[in-house]
Amino acid sequence: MMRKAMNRVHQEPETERRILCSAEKVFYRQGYDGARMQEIADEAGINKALLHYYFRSKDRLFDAVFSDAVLRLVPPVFAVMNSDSALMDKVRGFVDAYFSTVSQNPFLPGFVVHEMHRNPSRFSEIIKESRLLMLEGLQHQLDEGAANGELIPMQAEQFILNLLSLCAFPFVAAGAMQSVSGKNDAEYQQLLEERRELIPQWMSRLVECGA
Amino acid sequence: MMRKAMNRVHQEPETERRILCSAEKVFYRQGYDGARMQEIADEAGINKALLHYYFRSKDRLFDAVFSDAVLRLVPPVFAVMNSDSALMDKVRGFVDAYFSTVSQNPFLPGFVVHEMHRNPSRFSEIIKESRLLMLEGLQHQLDEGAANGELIPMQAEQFILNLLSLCAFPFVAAGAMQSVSGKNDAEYQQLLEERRELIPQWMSRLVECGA
DNA sequence: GAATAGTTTAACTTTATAGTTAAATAGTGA
DNA sequence: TCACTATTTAACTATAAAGTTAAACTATTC
Repeated sequence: MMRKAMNRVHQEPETERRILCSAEKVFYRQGYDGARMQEIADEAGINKALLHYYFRSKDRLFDAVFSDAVLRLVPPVFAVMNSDSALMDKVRGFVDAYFSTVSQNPFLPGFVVHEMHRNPSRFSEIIKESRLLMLEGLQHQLDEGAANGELIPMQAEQFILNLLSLCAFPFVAAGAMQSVSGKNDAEYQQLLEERRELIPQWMSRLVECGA
Repeated sequence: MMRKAMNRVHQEPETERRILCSAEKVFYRQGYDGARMQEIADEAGINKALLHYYFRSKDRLFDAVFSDAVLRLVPPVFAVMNSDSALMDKVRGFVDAYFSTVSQNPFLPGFVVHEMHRNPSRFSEIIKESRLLMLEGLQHQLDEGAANGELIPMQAEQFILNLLSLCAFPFVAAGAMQSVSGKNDAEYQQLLEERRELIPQWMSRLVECGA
């Protein structure tokens, strides 16, 4: 019992964390199907036996990584969207939160998108409650703004879709987009960084009447 | 020699096309790593032996499917963008061309994005010439509009990135976005269809000063 | 009716990968 | 010192998938 508590033995105290980081790297880049347990072990500087000693199977290891990914991506974003800020403050908060997370983990959005495609049911439960709250609040703000003549009428779903598209797609499709834009890695990253400031401006032009 | 010419024998005259369609279905949904040759054979109603008789290996079959995918997606889009239309006519043309192709093949964008992520060099050659042409022309129109005071200043790369994001992301991330939006398949498709009209309006709000 | 291209069948080889096992080693705390 | 946990090693099994092969069958064409 008590597989591994604070009384740590031998060297390598946080091997589990090392494994998770390595698994993350490999799964993020190659996806579940493309990832190899051996590669994860190599990346962590350990052997397969120890990998299975900590995580019984590829599936369990993947689940751990995927949950981490979703929890890293979703809550900060929902926290902002479910706050009672003004619409454009929410947008700025969202973009900031999103870029802070994703700039550190540029493959995270593509990973989540691809794995959700393989198994769409994956995180619907995780976000079910937050979702309704967010959409209702958002729709209310949009309707109110439209009634005032300050905003053009828009469905909350389309608003969110636009915001997420502008933020996430350039990361998700970085491979393809670098080809299209003809930029090298550094130049493309620069392009992305500029969007952190630009997207909020664009979103306000999208919906505000007098902007 | 002359592996298979117009003098066709037996039934099944366009078996090769049937195989390509089946391979497309499977590769689009599951990606290279997730696809199984047996599944492709089953989908085509044939056996593995015949699959290898037509396409020597999984790689060759995949290459055929990927090339088809890129050629289906890219040229109509570049044709519009390289025309000498006004900026907003280009946008409308692009969105029309894109949605016409992609509504028939909703998994196409995700497939291309994911496979470009695995091997980014893949189609850079295919589009190299068209790309420069497109970006130059676009930047010229944007600069001209900005000089007139009709448009806000914007880099052509950001403009393209925005247009592609708004068009492609809702398809690429359909699995995740249905969770976020809480829509079922039909409702989500409806949401997508509405964007065909909305995106050109949004793009003009994005860049036009008096809009 | 013989030659040929397309197709099937089913068994086969090869390879890659997940996962297992057992034995040895080494530090830790009781 | 003993029991315990973490770790390594290396060989192992099991399985799934890619790819091969040979033999037979089937229309079609010449």
